[in-house]
Amino acid sequence: MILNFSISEENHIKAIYRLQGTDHVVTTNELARDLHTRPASVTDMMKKLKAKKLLQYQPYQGFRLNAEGIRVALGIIRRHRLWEYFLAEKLKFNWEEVHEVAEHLEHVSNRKLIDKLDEYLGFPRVDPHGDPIPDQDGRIETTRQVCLLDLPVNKLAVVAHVSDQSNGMLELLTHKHIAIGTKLEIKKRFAFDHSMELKIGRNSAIMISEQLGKNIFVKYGA
Amino acid sequence: MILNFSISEENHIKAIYRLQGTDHVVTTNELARDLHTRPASVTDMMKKLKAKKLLQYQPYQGFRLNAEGIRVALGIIRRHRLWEYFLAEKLKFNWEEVHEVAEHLEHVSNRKLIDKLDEYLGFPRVDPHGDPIPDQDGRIETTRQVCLLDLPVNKLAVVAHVSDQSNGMLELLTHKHIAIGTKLEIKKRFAFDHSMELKIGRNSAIMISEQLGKNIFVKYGA
DNA sequence: CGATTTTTTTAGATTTGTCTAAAATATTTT
DNA sequence: AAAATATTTTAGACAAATCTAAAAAAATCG
Repeated sequence: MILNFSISEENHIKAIYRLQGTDHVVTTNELARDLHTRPASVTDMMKKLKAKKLLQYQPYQGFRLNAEGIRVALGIIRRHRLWEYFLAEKLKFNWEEVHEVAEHLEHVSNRKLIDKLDEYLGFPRVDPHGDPIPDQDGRIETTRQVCLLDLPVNKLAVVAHVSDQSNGMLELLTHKHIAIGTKLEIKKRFAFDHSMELKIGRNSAIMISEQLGKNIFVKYGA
Repeated sequence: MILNFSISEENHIKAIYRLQGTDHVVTTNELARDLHTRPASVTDMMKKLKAKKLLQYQPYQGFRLNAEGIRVALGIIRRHRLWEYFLAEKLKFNWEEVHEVAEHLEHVSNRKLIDKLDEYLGFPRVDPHGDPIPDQDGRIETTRQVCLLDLPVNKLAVVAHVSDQSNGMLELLTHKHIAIGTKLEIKKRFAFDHSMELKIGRNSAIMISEQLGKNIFVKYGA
């Protein structure tokens, strides 16, 4: 059975999913802080979501989504990330702008729309932030975030974080066309100086030093 | 100044725009029927929209959008029709399915999103139903609906209605790849039997008889 | 024209989602 | 373990958007 949830309910479900991770029990204050709302409002919503059988919740004991709640959360995340991909890839939004717009588009929950969008985009596996996109059945790849130095060869990954934000670093990254969201693959490692040859996007092969690689963190499917 | 309106407010504004046309004063019952709501609810909303200076309204006297209300309405219609175009053209939705999905997408009112979508789609002038799409500044072409026999030569038009729904007619239309939403242009008229040569979409030239043309109605920019 | 019917508005209730303030419970500290 | 502190829940209020039922106004009809 397919139920519809309000925008507010969906935002709560999504936030709990993110906060609970694999084993964390989410608390009222945590969720209130995350959603810029008040603890009393969270309690109200938790009662409602419990009544809708989406989560486990006993007063004062925190809460976790159950299997059904997770299924719903993955549906929302699927919509969000597909729209992010669309905005970045097709409409040429910047990486930093897509999230906010997708926050609104994700609540249009028409199954056929999303499946056709997925097909149109070529069934992308990750969004522009490098986070995996759940498939039609809610299956999602687990991703790992690692230092570029630890990325296996020939594994497609997405730049997710840069630890050194100095001018020199940014200049080098710009020159090499590496930014947050850039897709890359290590083609070869050289033992002598630990430098690496990368393939960036669909195009060029470039070399980067151990020093640079040390400061780049990427996400990839596990 | 750019204000945001609730989904319900937007639906009311859009419906009034459609119902008022060029000179009609919209009544409470009319709007209630159109929106599947109750007259009392309409009265409440009209008070609110009047307070927001979007329409003229005196109790018992009906209402019409003022210039600002029309501006807002055209913004909503722009979003709606661009999404319809996207759904039909890019996601390959059927002509009849796009309206319902666009009803939801139209309420995501991010200016940059809509302008970039417009650009991505190539600044289409009409939606899949043949209705004109307002531009960034709210300018909208007036469209005329005429019998195909009365369409000027070399004027791009969209099939909007077919008066004869018999099997024979539909078979012929299918064979000639003409359906609601098909874009066409008359390239040549033959005085002898009043038959016409059409260009369909980007492709082929086809011939149609006076008898067939008589039953096809199209929309085009005036 | 006055009575009847229709339309519109008002009054008051309901639901959803939020809030503040106070009470209840849990946790931490001494 | 008792006191102090922090967290969470309850109680009650409020705004938005809707509804029903009744009152008010306008339109129609005999």
